[in-house]
Amino acid sequence: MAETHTDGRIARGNQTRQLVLKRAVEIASVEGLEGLSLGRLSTELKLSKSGVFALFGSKEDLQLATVRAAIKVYLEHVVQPARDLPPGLDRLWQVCTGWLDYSRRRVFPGGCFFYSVTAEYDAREGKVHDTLASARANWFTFVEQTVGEAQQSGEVEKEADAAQLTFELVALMEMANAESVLHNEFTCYDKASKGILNRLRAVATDASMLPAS
Amino acid sequence: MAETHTDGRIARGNQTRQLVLKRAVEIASVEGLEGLSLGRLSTELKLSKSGVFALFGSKEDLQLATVRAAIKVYLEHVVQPARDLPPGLDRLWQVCTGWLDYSRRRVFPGGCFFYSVTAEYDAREGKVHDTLASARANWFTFVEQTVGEAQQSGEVEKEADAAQLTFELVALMEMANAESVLHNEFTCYDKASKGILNRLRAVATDASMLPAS
DNA sequence: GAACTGACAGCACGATCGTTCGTCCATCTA
DNA sequence: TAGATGGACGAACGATCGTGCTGTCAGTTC
Repeated sequence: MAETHTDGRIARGNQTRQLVLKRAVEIASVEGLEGLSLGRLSTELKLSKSGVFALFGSKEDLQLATVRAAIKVYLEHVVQPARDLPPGLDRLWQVCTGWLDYSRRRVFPGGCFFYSVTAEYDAREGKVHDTLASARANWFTFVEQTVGEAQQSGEVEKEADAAQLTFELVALMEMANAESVLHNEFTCYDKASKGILNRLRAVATDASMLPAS
Repeated sequence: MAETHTDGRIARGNQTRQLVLKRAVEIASVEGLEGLSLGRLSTELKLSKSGVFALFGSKEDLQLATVRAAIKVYLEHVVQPARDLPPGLDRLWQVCTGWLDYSRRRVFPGGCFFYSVTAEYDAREGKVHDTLASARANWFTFVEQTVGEAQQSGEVEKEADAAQLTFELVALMEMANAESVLHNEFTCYDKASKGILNRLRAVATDASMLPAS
């Protein structure tokens, strides 16, 4: 199992795999995972269709790999910045603003990758649906955990309903993403953060910890 | 322009058109407007592919007709029940609960048609995107108007920010739809209506007009 | 240096896509 | 009754889809 010397061939394979996934993730955030096609990917990247195919084994595996690649980006841009802060209200606020930034800055050209792609597969069956469903469940768990930490730290009231709060916060974030991408407009992010602030102020033990306005 | 006698041929055409659209709307709510295919539709309905094609003129026109058909259903199931009530807080509450019911009862098998399909086309260009964008704008306008009426009737505080409230209410509704369809679970509708009630109570001049809890 | 392995290319497959065309038939108009 | 009209059909088109199979070439292991 221990890799003494790196295999140049496998390294090269991983490199092109990454290249393909980078483009795949961009396409999927705009056109969906069904919009991915081996032919299109290979043409754009000047690779052979069969080569790209062999890299993943099947179309479904390409889709699953694309989702995993998007998860990595998501963790890096949304989750990690929050983890860099100590547990508490600050971290919770960072989760929300971090997400809004991630959407607003179009880390994926079609807005939040998971908003697009989960809506595409929500009513279907199969591995892709299941992967997306559990990814979303993990995200919810993370947010709810962050709320729980803030309660334990005493910065959020212990009586607050963490699951309910999580539901409402995520609802506001996703709404901002949806409106912004659809209408190519950005004031909705202000609406979202205003709504989020109101919700947080309602449950914070010391509202002055939160930004004014 | 006045149609003295109905043309049996055209009537028959409209009938099959309606038949096709009924199925098209179901498919699209689950698999998206791209998931529609003339071959599939014609096979399932035991019609010829060219016949279905001729009925609409092009794939894009079929998609647009499908959207229009879904709008009709939406108006019937969501907007009209609210219009049956006099303007005011009751009507606003009916808009919210009516929408949640429409989603929960799966009027479209894939949950809210527009949630699925708008997410599919939000980052694209073309007539389909534009039609969906203006349909959504109309829906927002309707909700915001309903809020405005409730303010004029004095049942909602005049100081309340109607646009902001609309944004938050719709966010909660759509979140319930997304979670329910993805996880095949229905407690999220309770979370949504709880959140909506909280928001409405905050701006109602007489909170006792709203249902308890 | 021989044998092997993995990344890729080239080519062909069956299926399905949207679209076009020519035809048949029921219905309306003159 | 003759002619025009419009729905529906069957066959075929070029394009693209996902997926195989075969071969080439570079890097690894003996």
